[in-house]
Amino acid sequence: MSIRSDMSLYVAKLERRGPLSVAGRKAIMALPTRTREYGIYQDIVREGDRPEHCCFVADGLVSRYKTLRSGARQIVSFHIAGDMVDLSSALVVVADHGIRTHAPTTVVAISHRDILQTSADYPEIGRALWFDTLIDAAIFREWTVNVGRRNSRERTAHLLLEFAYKFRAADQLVNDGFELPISQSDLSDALGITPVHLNRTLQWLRGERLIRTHMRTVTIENWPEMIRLAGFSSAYLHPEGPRELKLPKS
Amino acid sequence: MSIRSDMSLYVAKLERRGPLSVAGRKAIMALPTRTREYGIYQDIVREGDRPEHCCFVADGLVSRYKTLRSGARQIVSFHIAGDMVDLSSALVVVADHGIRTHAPTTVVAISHRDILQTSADYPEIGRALWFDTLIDAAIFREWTVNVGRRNSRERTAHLLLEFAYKFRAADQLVNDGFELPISQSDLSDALGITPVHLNRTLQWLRGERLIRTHMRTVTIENWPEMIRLAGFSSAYLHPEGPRELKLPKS
DNA sequence: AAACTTCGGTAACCTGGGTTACTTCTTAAC
DNA sequence: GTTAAGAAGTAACCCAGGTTACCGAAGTTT
Repeated sequence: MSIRSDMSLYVAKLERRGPLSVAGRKAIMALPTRTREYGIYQDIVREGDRPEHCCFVADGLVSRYKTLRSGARQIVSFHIAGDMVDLSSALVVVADHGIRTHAPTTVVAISHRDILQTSADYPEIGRALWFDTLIDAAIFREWTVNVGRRNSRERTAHLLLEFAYKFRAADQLVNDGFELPISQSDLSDALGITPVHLNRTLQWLRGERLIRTHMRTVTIENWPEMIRLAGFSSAYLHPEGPRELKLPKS
Repeated sequence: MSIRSDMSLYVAKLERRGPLSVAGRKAIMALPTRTREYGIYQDIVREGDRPEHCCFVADGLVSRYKTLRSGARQIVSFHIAGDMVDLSSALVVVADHGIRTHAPTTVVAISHRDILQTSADYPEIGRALWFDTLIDAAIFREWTVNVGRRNSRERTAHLLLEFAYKFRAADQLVNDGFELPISQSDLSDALGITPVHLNRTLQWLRGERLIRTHMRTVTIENWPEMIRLAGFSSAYLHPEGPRELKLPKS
């Protein structure tokens, strides 16, 4: 575990969404951070924990999940490099879900105290973090629709497109393909279906020439048809960024 | 449409969660508001709208929903009297979901400008609103689990318990019963099942003496067994309120 | 290099919930 | 009190997806 500031990736993300004041940018860069490395399938937060830090994913892939009495698991979100995770814990004391890695992952931890203090001192940063929370919520809503009202083909296509759009926004899409280091079993936990049926569904998507998979790279072969099948609209990812952040001076 | 301030219900809710400064309370009460009355099944916000106001439900019941290409609808949340709805639109310009009433409803509209300005001027209010957003997100996560991993009986029991706990927190539970003015067809849109199957499921819950229904009043007859069946834990509703809001002066 | 483990893939069978097409009950409208 | 309209309730049939139990490939542990 090293101590250094590595928030430039986050500042870059914020600036893609809108202008940031010089003081605001400095304040983010000045946040004390601790960088941690995790292996695959390691818990960053466990249900019931009282975390003292938010975490920023600098590299790798993590999911948030809930476990049922029966042992069944539902993954409720995935986060790729550049995502701020667990802002929830800044104000909510007890974690109602776990967070774990699906690949070797680098996490930058920022203490809640500093997050809250900086948000209070720089309203534009408070709003930026609030916006992140709102996007999270919008994605949760879309996932509820996904598992509630779409069949397994539509549902799987929708999740793969969500990944494709997120990777594209992060400039990580090469030739319509992206690295997805997630086992079918884990993907099925996100889709609310069984691994067996996800396998059938992927076979079908491949057979229809909608996607290709090689090792753990997924390639979208037929965008229009995938989008049509999934009923996908990127609107819920709100790539346009927040409402103008500047307010008239009070 | 009348013009008056009616935020005392919201202030009361915030104060149930933790202390508010005198200035903060005054600032909320001073927010300019417009009160509107809606009938049943009226849209407050439509998908694609660019609302200029957040709305606070002073009385009645509303849902947020998304509609698929096929016409299928998924309700993603319900909000009862005392809930602040559509904080999302304070920063997210284009609504990615609709909001409509399920009963005659009184809504207090507050402009985004005022919400953002007051949040910037009073960090404690900014944090309170952010906390509301985080609770929303926690409920969305639980709903994803509900439709993703629970069968129709567990799922229905879970939603009814969520209502019971929300009504209890609002002191609206009488003899374990609460008014739920939602048709089976609408409930099924929230549960991701068909109205026919919801009807079967409700029959079963009644037959097992877990619930009673009369007119549109639902009564929980057997709390322990309902909680066991649903695998319900109220933790995700975070009744304990946010982390201590006061920060050391910077 | 044998033993294990994890993962993708398959086949046979089964069931929870969907579908369609009714009936009955309430309430409201006139 | 007749008609209409929405809501709850029902029955018969059907299928998407679950279940169980297996195989083979690739990696890794000793």
